[in-house]
Amino acid sequence: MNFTCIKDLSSFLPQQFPGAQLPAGWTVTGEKCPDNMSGDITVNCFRFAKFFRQSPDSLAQVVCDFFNRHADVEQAEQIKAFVNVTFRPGAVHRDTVAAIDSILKAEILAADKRRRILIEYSAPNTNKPQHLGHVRNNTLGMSLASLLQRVGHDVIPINLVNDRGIHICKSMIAYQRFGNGDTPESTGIKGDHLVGKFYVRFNIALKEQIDELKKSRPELADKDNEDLFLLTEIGAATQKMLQDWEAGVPEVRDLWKMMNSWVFDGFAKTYERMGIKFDHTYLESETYLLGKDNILDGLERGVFAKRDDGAVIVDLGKLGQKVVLRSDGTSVYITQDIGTTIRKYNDYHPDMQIWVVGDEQIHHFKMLFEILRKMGFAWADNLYHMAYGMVNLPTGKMKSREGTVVDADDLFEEMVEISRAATLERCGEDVPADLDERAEIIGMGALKFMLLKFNPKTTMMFDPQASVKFEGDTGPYVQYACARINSIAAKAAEKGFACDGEPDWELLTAPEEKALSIVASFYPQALADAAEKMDCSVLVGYLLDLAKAFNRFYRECPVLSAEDAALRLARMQMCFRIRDIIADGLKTLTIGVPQAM
RNA sequence: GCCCGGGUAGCUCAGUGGAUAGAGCAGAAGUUUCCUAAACUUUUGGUCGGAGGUUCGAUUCCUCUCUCGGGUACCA
Repeated sequence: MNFTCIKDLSSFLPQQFPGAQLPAGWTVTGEKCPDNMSGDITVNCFRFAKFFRQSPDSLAQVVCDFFNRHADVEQAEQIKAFVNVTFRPGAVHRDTVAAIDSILKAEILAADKRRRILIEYSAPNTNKPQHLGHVRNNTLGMSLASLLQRVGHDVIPINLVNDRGIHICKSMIAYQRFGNGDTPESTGIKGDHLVGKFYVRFNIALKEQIDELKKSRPELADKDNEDLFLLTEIGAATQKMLQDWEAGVPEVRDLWKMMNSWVFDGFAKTYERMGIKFDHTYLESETYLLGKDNILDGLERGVFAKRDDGAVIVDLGKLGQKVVLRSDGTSVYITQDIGTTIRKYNDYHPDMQIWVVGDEQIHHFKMLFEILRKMGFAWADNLYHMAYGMVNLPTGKMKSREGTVVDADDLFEEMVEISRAATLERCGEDVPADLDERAEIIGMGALKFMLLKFNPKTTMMFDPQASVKFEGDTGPYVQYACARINSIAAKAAEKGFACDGEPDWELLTAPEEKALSIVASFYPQALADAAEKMDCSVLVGYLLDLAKAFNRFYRECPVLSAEDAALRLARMQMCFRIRDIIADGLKTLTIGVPQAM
């Protein structure tokens, strides 16, 4: 928001009330005027009346009088503590679309607010392909990284792949027994999906053995299946394989390398399709031993204590007591998290570390951060868990074992296929040469947009039926605004209309034109709010508002058939600048814009 | 049990100590000889889970309560 008269008000008020106690850097902020009120923006005097030791209503009177004397203001109206301001259209355009750099190139964060931020997201396991839950994580992670970068931070996105452990051995055991030497090449199945098939196969075999076990030993009938894992032949074999892996037995390591390479090839395709690039990928097989030394060091320094049974523990007060090293001296999960966090700090020296991880691990991260604080790391105060909610289906939760997960690659394909069909339906005989590319941008954009529309922390419902409709509050709705503008530009070129040059903005007097510029003025604020809250849904909501304002403008204000050349040029320039904002916003969300739709 | 989140229109979700609580979808009625109808316009629909309290003012803050999720491992 860069309105001259708001700036003027911000300097006028302190002069008017010299005793004011203002927060550092204070300025008046105009708010969106409610639809049921007449006005372009609203100044809410409740927000700052106390700084000037005035009653909200009487301050509003002063503000209203100020506006009514200002050359940019057509009319200002006071209602209780609110002042609704109606601008002269020319003044609105002058301070917004005419000064587009002040919107697009605005310095969102002052230099001293910029940080070096390490952000870890995705963190998949290599025993199965990624599903919708991972897609939400990936989308939130890449978009947050992009948003933080956009507002001025130095962002380093990294991945940490869970490439070892008992779950990987499950797929490996099943492959040994049921694999028939299949490979991605021999079967034509994407590597991560092939390995995932054996993970499923393992669980079937395990279930069979547990059922037999319970039949032959009735005293075990009441036990949880998970407690019987090591009593089964296949479970014991899996455990043995994990030990062999740790001991470096060549055959096990070779099988592990081969199957993991299949999975990595598969993940690479999934990431490529989403447009994900990491600065670095940590592998758990290379970091899982980290942390032990740090714990032993902490034990010597008295940060941790040894319990009677030999386990190393830490008392975290309200968070409870936490074992950080088992009584047999081996690591628990948090041990390697401690080690890895220290490693990441030493590798990058970030001002802040962010983890994009589901909200079921909130407690885990609270403990991790508290332990690192207790260990004396000054940077431990700058660790942030971006916890997001689970994705549910209309039929309930997604469960790998029950086969109710929505597969990531299938979902991509479905979204893109629908986009392709819809595009073909619209283009008639004239099939575009870039059909595939368009379908990809629209389909993937629709998916990402839908996932980003929700506040990250909300447990969201994914409705497959609704997700394949591209009407209303969707990514394609926003992309469509750009496509319409592209179309106008193309037609203008065909007709030989001049598109360049600074127009006379005073000509844009329609309410829809002014409303569009007003919405445009809020873009820097939307970016700042989204980054501050680490919530891309703020930006999504803003882009929907902007696209909506554009569509109203489009309906009421013809560009190519405007009354005269001067008005046509002004409207054309208006379109281009709005397109620049939308494209910048979508790009910040890692969503592309198709040339046409 | 204890700890954290949710409960807002038929559905999915925004929202905020302040003006008559919003959007999309779904339902109803319209708009295309006119730059793409993936659009636009109008309209139906709400005791903001319930009860108290603080306040000039509470859906928003506090307490209690009902209800749904998640967590509470020498699992990851």
